[in-house]
Amino acid sequence: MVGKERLEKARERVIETIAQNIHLYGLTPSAGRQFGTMYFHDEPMTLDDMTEELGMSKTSMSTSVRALSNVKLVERAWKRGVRKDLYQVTDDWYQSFVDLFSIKWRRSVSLHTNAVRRSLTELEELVKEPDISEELKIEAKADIEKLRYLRDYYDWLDRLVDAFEDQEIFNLVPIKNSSIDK
Amino acid sequence: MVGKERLEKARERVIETIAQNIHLYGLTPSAGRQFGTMYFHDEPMTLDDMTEELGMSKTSMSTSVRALSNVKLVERAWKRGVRKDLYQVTDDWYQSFVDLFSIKWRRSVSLHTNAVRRSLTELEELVKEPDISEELKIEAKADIEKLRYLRDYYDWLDRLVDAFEDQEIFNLVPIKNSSIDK
DNA sequence: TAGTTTGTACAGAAAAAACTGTACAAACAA
DNA sequence: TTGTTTGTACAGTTTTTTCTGTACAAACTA
Repeated sequence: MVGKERLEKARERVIETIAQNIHLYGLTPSAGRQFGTMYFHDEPMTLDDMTEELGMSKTSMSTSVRALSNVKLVERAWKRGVRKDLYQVTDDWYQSFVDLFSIKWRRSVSLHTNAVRRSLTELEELVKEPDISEELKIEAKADIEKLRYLRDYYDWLDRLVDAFEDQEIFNLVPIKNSSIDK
Repeated sequence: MVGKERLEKARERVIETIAQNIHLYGLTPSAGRQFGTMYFHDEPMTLDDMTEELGMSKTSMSTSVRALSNVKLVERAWKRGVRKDLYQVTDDWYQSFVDLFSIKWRRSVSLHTNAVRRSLTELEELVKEPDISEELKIEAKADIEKLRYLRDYYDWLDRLVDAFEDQEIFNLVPIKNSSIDK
């Protein structure tokens, strides 16, 4: 096998692994392949570059590059004299992980917290009323307990996201750089 | 609105929010609804209970309860005299989060690490060979740099999963219990 | 033993998601 | 101004996923 092919194969293996795992980021394998391709491409790429490289429609490239941008895996680049939009992979993967974590979970926490708060208020009202059956009251109280547990849980999750965003997580789990040894 | 309905509505709101967010766990909204329903159901449920409660086929209940078990959101229960399989929601949501995190990311890290290691070895072989073009050598060296970066990154991710599994994350972000105050 | 009950494999139907080609607006060039 | 180029909205097609009903094996009952 010639050298160029071996290089290509080494790249493809990693790109395909990214494609098969990017569902953890809520993205499709196609978007993952696009991301992987961009990672090994030294220069920022245009939508047309991607169309050519991946053999897919420009429309697809446009939509998935936006999906990648939304989770901050890809960013706009600029190069003088180039009129087309340019995109490149965000260079700090640790930060990308934190951003992803934050984007995904913060939203979820917010939605849950709202729902739980509203339901909790309603049930706390309910049990106060004098003319409800004893049976219902017991059930409502059990639910209130559960909702308080959820409230605490989502509060924890929120603080967890804080810890990621504030870079505190890197104190607990430091980044090591293996190339320092060389 | 009568009391029972108000209770029901308060539950439904939370269940639906869970359903809409459970994609973060790689599960479908249906599975999320099932999970939510089980959470507010005080007794462990059988597949037939779920079929009735959710108005879906027993086959669906069977497959999604397995999906929920796989990520440890649901576990088998036992009650004397009941022949049907019983399931209930795992009661420690913090642990569930940790388990999910671990299951999902550990697998991803392992796959990536393997791919990166193999490709790295191949490229390190490649650049050693004397009869390859200078151009190719430069490209391969650039890729090697990138792969080393990935190796470090996945090593960090692996240690991050360790920190979750070893409960160290709870030192950084402690669980608070709001009901203690009352 | 034979007769139920229970859970799931499997094939097909229904629903959802991904992808493409066309069309067009916005930005730029001349 | 008119003529290009570029990115994306949108409708329709293809592919994938989810859901259902049937069939059947394993476990239990009598």
